[in-house]
Formats: sequence, structure tokens, C-alpha cells
Amino acid sequence: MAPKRKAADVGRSTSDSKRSTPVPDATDISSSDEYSDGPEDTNLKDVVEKFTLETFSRRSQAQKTDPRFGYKDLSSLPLKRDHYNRPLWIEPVKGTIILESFSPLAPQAQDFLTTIAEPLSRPRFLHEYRLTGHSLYAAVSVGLKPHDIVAVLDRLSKTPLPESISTFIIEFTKSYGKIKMVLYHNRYYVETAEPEMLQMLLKDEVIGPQRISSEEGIIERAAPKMGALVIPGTKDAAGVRETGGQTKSSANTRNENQEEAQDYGINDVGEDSSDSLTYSFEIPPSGVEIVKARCQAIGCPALEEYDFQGDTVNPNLEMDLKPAARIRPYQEMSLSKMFGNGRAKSGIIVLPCGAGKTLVGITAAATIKKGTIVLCTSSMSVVQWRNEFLRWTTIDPSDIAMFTSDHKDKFKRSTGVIVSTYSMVAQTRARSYEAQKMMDWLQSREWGMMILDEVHVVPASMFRKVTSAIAAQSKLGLTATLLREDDKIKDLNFLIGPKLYEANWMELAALGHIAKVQCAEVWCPMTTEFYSEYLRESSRKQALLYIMNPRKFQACQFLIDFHEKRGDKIIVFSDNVYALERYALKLKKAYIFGGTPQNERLRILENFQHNEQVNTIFLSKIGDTSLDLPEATCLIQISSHYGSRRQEAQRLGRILRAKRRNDEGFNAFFYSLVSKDTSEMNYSNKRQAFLVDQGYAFKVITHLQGIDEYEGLHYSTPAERRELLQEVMLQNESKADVEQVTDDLLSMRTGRNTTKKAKAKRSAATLSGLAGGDDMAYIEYNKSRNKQLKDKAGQHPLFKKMERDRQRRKKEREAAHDE
DNA sequence: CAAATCGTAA
DNA sequence: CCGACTACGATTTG
Repeated sequence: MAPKRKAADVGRSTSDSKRSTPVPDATDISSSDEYSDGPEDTNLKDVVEKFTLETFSRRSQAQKTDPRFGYKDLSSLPLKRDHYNRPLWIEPVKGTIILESFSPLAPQAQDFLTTIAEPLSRPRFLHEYRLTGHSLYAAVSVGLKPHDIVAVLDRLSKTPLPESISTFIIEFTKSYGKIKMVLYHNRYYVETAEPEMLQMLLKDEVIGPQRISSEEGIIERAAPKMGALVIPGTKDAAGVRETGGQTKSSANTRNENQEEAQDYGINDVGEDSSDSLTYSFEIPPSGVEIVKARCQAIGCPALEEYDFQGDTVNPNLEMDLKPAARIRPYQEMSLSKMFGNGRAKSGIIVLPCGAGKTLVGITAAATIKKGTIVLCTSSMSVVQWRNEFLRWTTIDPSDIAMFTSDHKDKFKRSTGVIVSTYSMVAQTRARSYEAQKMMDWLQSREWGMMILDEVHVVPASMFRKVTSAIAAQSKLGLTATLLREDDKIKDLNFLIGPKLYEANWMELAALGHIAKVQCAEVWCPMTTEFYSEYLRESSRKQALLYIMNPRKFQACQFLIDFHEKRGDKIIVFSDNVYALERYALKLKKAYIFGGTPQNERLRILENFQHNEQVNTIFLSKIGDTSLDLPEATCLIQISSHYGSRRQEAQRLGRILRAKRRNDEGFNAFFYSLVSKDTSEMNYSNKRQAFLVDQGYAFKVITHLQGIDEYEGLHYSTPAERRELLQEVMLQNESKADVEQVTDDLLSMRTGRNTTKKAKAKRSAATLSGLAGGDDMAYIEYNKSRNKQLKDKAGQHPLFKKMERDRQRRKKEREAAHDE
């Protein structure tokens, strides 16, 4: 049986001809009975396989393929006569599209490609995209028609569009975007433009029963049009621009490029022909999740759209952008994708940090003018969102409320904007009385839109609950980096919606919306003392060694000094708190980490921003997300966590919004200090992958110009370095000590052997859990026991260590305070 | 305010 | 492929 399945699988694994493969092929032959068993069977299978179309094409390709190019060798494809006028290379096997970004058509092509394909890498000259199921889903959801996609691709391609690609597009989009989940007068409808699709849905075993059989039956409606909707803040709204006929018809403001683009058939949004009809049937609110899940399972995900203009049930919110507020072209572009057909689509907008994500969210809210809920990751950003709302819109301050652990406002009138955090809403544990009341209130009403800030955190198991917990008619996700190191990012397609827009960092930088950045990786050799220790140690201690590498310290010191003299404001990042502290103290700079009290943080940041004397601060990874950093112009990274691309991007984002960015020749600087020949190099490469794909070039600096003549470097004598090494090793040993001891402690206390030794550093309360203490009495016992143990702190090495940590933190706080 | 607890990233 | 490991934030409670 096994070989048979194998053959079948091979037949099916063609990425392109998935559905169109005719049935009588290898599968059929091999499954006929006379060949099904016996030793020659496998032999025969091989023969049969050899003659399948798939193997054949694979082999013929393999023969021609230069191994250095792999599947990207396109040399066998015929070129069109005028290929030099056309900017695209389309590769038939994986759907990779290469764009020559120097082509005159590149700007239009780029708009088009970001809509239909996933940008993989966009360095300077050649941009790489890939057609995927998801990207096509996104494309049709903003209103593109499959045959238009094929036509435009063919027009832009240097080679005739591979058959496999056009089949792929047509086949995959056949079912996408056909089904819409519409909330109309506060009732949920499953809507489609094709009667056959409707019949199919009604016959479906899961979806069919959900239908509410009403006297209306199947409802026919005219498809919605953009109509008179104008996105506030755009030039249209201001009436500055003389509107041509086409601008009127689809109020996405077209810039010059797009008008040209028309010649190539790139008009991507809102071109529904006026006489089309839609068919829909009603389902109960409780069925929405079920139907969506089912639609996804049968391969035609339902789009969510909110006909907010027709919504008369939810009260309107009086809110408008202030007349002075102008949104930038790319923000406009992203919003036009969202409101393409006069309804609000759910989806995700990707803009780099500092490019005004908040304003996009606010403008969307001001367009819909319904109750809006904003979710962010920290309570800091809650406050910021509220302030931004007040800053950009005419909203009445009493109409915008916050819901965090210390603010539990409600708005007085019937509707408004509420800003909260994910954890507040996703919370499963006991809530305080107030919070519970608040949650009930949140869940009892319907929201016009849910804005999800930093949407890449949503796929985390806890946070994904918010999408179902709160009844919102449309969802807008905002993020700078739509990537995670796990593979949950694709879940967003169905939790929120497709990616509507993704900006190109380089382009924004060129236009001056974000700062230009020079990225450099500084390679610091290890000193011999440190390197010999490095070679001997286990990986964890190695990390400390390469972070504390004296040469790296010197490089850091040198760079700080160099940039301070240039008048830059510098942020130094270190994920390792110990190193952070050592560096900062040695260089006499302020530093902030998790243990720094709130008021202290504010004071330091305040000084950093306004005090001429304070030009450098050290931050732990606290600075990645939850700190409202004043603008900096230079960033130095001395240690970082594993290979987090998102973190790297986020950190870079800290210098993108520099106010001086439009000064002539202004550059922001991003340094990554790496100890040579250590595992740090690997991490560093991984981390940079995203930025490199965005088009940033990392320069490698092996020797800092002028560092030799620099006076007053720390650790310039062997004696100093030995001292440092000793300290570092001591730090190591104390940690190693604790692990050893706790190991013993655990086995002693649990009577179990040490399979769980890694958990040993947890608090004693957890130990009771490990011991199998499930019944309450035992836990209680352990609690009091814990107290006893705690009281004895100082006697046992574990508690000595804990005590030391406490003391250290206290001291740090004091030290920071004195500063 | 500190501690406990849970959740997150990678 | 799953669990390393550590630092951190938010919330609630005492």
C-alpha cells in the first residue's frame, strides 16, 4: 500500500497543477490491481513515476538548471521581444517574482506586487516577491479580479507568463473573496455575488443549518459602491484637489503613478461594476464564528465587511479629524485599501515604526464614526493612543475612555472610543470587581471597529481570545513588523483579515517620512584571555563572556564618545541586565531596566530629552516596546537576545522618527557590536535578515577608525582586563553554584530524581506543584513551609542568591536614584 | 507599595 | 520538534 500512496503523493505535490492535473495519470495506473503487489511492484512504480508529467518536468528542468541558481534559473524561458521595457521576472515553480526596481515601470509594478504577492526581500535593485495563497487572498479581498492579475502580470513580465502561474492564480482565487460576512442593520449575513456559491453554502452540512429561515429567503441587493465616502484628512476631503471623474468614482486618491498605472490595467480598488447583484442569507450572531471556521476549512475564507454607512442601529460618534490634520500619501493608500468599496474591510496594515500607524488607526476610526475599541500591548501606549486621539480629532474628551488597571472610565453618552490593553481583555483569572463590571459592559455592546495595535502579538494563545470576546464589526490590525519567530503569523489571516498594505521602508526613507539609517556591524575581536575562557565554557557562560568582551566595551565607549561629539543622542541596548549595569556604571551613564521604578524612568528620559549633558542612555529590552522613547539618532546594540528579527526591527524603529531626518545629509546610525568568532555572529546574522530584506545594507566594520589614538579607553591594560574577566567569571560561578544547589534541593524536597532540575530556580511555591501537591491542604502546607524557608533566607545558597538579587536590585534602584 | 501570578518572546 | 532560559509587563491582592 505504501508505494501506491507514494506515487499518488508525488502526483499531487506539484505546486502548480494541483487542481488541474487530469485524473488518469500515474495514480490510476499504479492502483490497478494486477500491479498492486509483489517485489517487482516498486520497480514498476519507479518506471511509472518516471513517466509522469511531474517527474518529467522536474527532470528536464534539473538538467538545465545551473545548481547555483536552483529553481530560480530562468534561462530556459523565452524572452519577449521588448523584454527590456518590462520589469518582472516570473519564476514558474514557486511563484517567485523578481522586480527590477530600476525600471521606469517599477513604481507601478511595485504597488501592484505588494497587493498580490508577499514581499520577500527588497534591497536596492532587485526586489523579490512571492505569490502565495494568502497574498492572493489579500489581493482579491481588496477588489482585484483574478483575470486582471493575470493580465497585468503578463504585461509586466519579460517572459510569457508561465502557464502554471496563471492557473495557480485562477484556481486559487476562484473561491477566495466570494463569501462575505456582512453586518447589516446589526444582523449577520453571509453574502456572495454568485448564486452557485450560495447554493453550495446552503447545502454545506455546517453552514446550511445556520441559516435563519425568514420570510425574506435569499436576499438580493445591489452591490455597494464607494459612493460619496471620503476619507477625512485626504486631499479630497480638503477639497484642495480638483476632482477628476475617476477620483470621484473611487475616492482613493490616485497619484500620478496610478494614473499611468491605468494604462497597465492596475486599478486595484473599488471597480465593481454598478449593476452587479449580491445574494445573501441571514445567520444568527452565534453562528458567525462557526461559519467563518467552516469557510476557512473548505478553502474559501469569508471576508468581513462592515457597511458602516448603512448602519443605523449603532449610534454615530461625533468625531472628525481636525482640519489641520493631513495624512501622508502612503497612509491614504493604506486606508483606501481598507475602505475600497465604501465598506470597512478587516485587515492588517503594515507600516514601519514612526511612520504614523496611530494616525492611520485614528483616521479609520474617524471615517467609520462608530464606537471604536483600541487594544494595545502596554498601559503606556493606552495613554498615548488617547492623547493622539485628542490631538488629531475633534472628539470630546469625555467620549474617549481608558480601561486599564488604574483607569476604568466609561463614556457618558451612547458611544465613544475606548482604549485598553490586550491583557486586560484577555484576562482569564479573577478580575477585580470593577474590571469585571467593565468587561461585562464591553461585551454587552457592539463596536464598529476594533483597532489592534502591534497586531503581531495577537496570535499568542492568550491574546487571540480578544477577537472573539468582543463583538466588533471590523478589525484593523496595525504593526511594523508582521513577523514572529514561530509560525503563528499566518493565523492572523483568519483572526483579523488579510494584509491590506505594506509599506516599503526604503521608499519612505527616500521620501523623508522616516529617517535614513546607516547600519553597521562592528566586529570586535575577543581578547586572548576572554577567548580562552570562552572556548572552555558552556554556552550560557559563553554569552556573558562575549558580551563583556573588553574590546567590545572599548568599541562601545569609542562610539558613544564619537557620536556625542557629533551631537547625537544615543541609546545603547543590552538584553543582558548584568552587562547593562556594568557598562553603564563604568561609563557613568544613566540606565533603565525592568527594576527601575516608574518615576525614575521618567526622570531619566526627561533628562535624556532635554538636558544637554545627558546624551546617552542604556536600556535593557524594556526599551523595545514599553517605553515612550524620545527621539534618538544613534543606536548601539551590545547584546541581544538570540535571533529575534522583530526585536531588531523594533529597535531600529527607535531612530526612524528623528525630527532632523530631513536635514541635508542627515543620517541615523545603527551599530551592532559583535564579538568575533563567537556564536554571537550567528544570532546577529539571523537578526538582521529582516532589515536586509527591507533594503538596509549592513556594513561590516572590523576596525574603528581612530580608536587607536583615542585617549582614556577603559580596559586598555592587561591588568584591568584580567580583573574584569575575574568579575565575569565570578558572576558565572555564583550562577552555576545556585543551579547545582537547587538541583539538590529539588531532589531532596521531592524525593524524585532530577529530571526536572531546570525548573529548580523557580520559587518554592512552584516546587509544591512539581511535587504533585494538587490538593489544597498540601499547597497550604507548602505555603507556610515556604515562609519558613524564606525566613531562613541567607542560610541556604538558593535563598542567599535570591536575597542577593533583591539586594542588588535595591542597590541599583538607589544608585539610579542618586544619579 | 511589594509580592504573587501569569503570560510573552525566542 | 519541543523545550531550553531569562527578563519583563500587567493585573490583582494583602
